[in-house]
Amino acid sequence: MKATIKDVAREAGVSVATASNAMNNPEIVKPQTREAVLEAARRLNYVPNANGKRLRARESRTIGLFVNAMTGEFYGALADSMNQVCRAQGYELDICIVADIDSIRFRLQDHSMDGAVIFWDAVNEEAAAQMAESDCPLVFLAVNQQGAHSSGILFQSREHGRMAADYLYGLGMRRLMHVFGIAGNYDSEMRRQGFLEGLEEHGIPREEVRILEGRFERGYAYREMRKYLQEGNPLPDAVFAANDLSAIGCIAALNEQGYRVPEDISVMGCDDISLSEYITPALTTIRTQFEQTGTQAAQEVLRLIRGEAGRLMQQEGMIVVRKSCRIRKETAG
Amino acid sequence: MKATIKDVAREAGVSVATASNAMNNPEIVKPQTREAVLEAARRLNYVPNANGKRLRARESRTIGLFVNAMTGEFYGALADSMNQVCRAQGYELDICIVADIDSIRFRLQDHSMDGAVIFWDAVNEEAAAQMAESDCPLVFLAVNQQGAHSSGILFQSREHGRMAADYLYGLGMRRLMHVFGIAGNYDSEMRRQGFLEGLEEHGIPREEVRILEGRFERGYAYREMRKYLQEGNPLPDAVFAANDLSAIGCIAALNEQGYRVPEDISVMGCDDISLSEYITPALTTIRTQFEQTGTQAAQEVLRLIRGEAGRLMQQEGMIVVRKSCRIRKETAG
DNA sequence: ACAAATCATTGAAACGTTTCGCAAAAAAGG
DNA sequence: CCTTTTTTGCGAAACGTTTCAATGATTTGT
Repeated sequence: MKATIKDVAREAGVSVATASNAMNNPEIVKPQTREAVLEAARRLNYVPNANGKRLRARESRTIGLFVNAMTGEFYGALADSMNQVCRAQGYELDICIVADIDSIRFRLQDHSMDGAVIFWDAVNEEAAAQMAESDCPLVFLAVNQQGAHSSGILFQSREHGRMAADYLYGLGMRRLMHVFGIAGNYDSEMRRQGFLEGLEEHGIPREEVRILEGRFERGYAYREMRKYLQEGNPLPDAVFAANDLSAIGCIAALNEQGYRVPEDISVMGCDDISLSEYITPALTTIRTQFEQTGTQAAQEVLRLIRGEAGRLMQQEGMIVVRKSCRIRKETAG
Repeated sequence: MKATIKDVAREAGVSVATASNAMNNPEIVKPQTREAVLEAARRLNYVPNANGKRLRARESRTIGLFVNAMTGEFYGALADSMNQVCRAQGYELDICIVADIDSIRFRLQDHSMDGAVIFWDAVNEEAAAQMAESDCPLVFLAVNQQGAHSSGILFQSREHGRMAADYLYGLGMRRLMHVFGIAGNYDSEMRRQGFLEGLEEHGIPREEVRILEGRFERGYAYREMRKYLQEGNPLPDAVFAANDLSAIGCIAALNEQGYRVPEDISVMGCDDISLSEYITPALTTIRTQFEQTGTQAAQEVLRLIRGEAGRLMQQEGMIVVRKSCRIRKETAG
């Protein structure tokens, strides 16, 4: 039915070995025969069987990306940017949406990929270290891991928290609130910690910073903020939310209770999802540069495949100033 | 280094054939020996080589998804929902972001997938028909194609346009505007056509419907609408935009020129991206039900793999009523 | 013109599986 | 206790490649 390399060889009147060489090691076969082989392949519509090829060659020229899901802006950007790098280097990108950690372990060992990038919620330092023992080159996103064949790329979440603290303090904010993400989540914890540390350096003790739960969700943050306001608690000068979605939830609650952003209170997010640009007021936030992360991760895994040693890397962020934060005259220096 | 089935067989004191059977055809091997094999496999951390397996078994239990890119809400939802169905049926989902149509053709023939869903801009009916000649089961999204091993799933874009026309007419709108998408794009053309047809059935001739270019982009629609208003053209009763993004652009331009939505003018979108719920006013739009499409597509490709015949399917839409359209008293029946 | 060196091609083995047909062993029937 | 049937396990072939070592053909050097 479907043409194999044998058929091509027969059609071109050469041995299988020569046919293979004509296609994969063009330089060692006489131009004339090579052309004959290629022509035969074309005529027969030959497409090499990927499984035979990978089995024998002991490499798949595929790199994997393991994620929990693809819904959400980050994932698409990550995948697209990784794909671009991989393609340019002659690799396929194989995106695996995976529900349990064991299937990651399994797939890493079944020889279907030469290396992988792992961005998976429940992969912590311990799990990562264990996975890294396989000889498959691995890049972990948001995990502190570094080994012979494994690298980690950390989002500077603590640093992001600090940036927010500095920025808001610089605008004259003194009574701060933080909308927390998810307990145990690395980025969550780091953002909070960095924010509190940054404020402490400006002389604001962490006990004075009000913490609300947000769970990274718009709705949850909205409800928590509404409850907070309805209970008659004091309005802070500014809010730093653990992500844009919860910042947007806060703004909705604030507006609903008659407060204006940024006139009465400033709100700052984190992530810079595309939505943030379009809401009113446009959200001031910290951009985590998704595409750049993908590019970096792909390049890193290719580097590991080349045999270079693993390392720990950082992914920088930057403040994107829009309309949701405004200087506070009374206190600003 | 890495354990193969031979090692497992030796460790368990059985032949390779038995080892294989113990794992894949448990019923034909004595419980006692089966347990021994499984135990040996566990001890050696055995993971079957996917390439050997697929080569011999002549199936990969993998289904492919070919797309132009993963950025954009639709793709994530599509991938996640497909993944869920595939997983439940014991298949892997292999997402391929692909830059040229020939690599689709290639991948379809290299035996790395048992079937595929194709949602790729430049795959038109002609290209689809050609691809369908391969014996790989194929489901095309937004392409009119049906064959022995191939199905098409059409978005009811014309129907969506009609729904918008009916809805807006029912609210009392008589002077309508349509913000067009991209010329040549199937959904674009169909939405416009359906919208105009629908209005005609209500006695509004298509010449009276003002058409603006929107290119599916927020910024482009914004500029076109601004220009339109600044030139002193009459304000329509309602706008139906080809997608939510351009609807949002229109609203921004309208607000900027001092018009209120929906008090002065109604605006309706199409797609129901998540953003639409959060802007003010929350956008009335037509939901195209991304997840459902993915589920349907995955089920269909599995159906084709089972050997059933291809067919043509429709993907329904529904109006999501929010705040951006309001009844118009003067004319409403 | 002959040996040496280079070039082009090839047969066969190997990659890790599954599966077919057969043999051995066990169970059942008389 | 012998035959028949059923159960269990095995050897070997096959899937489609790549690649190694070897062979034969051609060119080079003297």
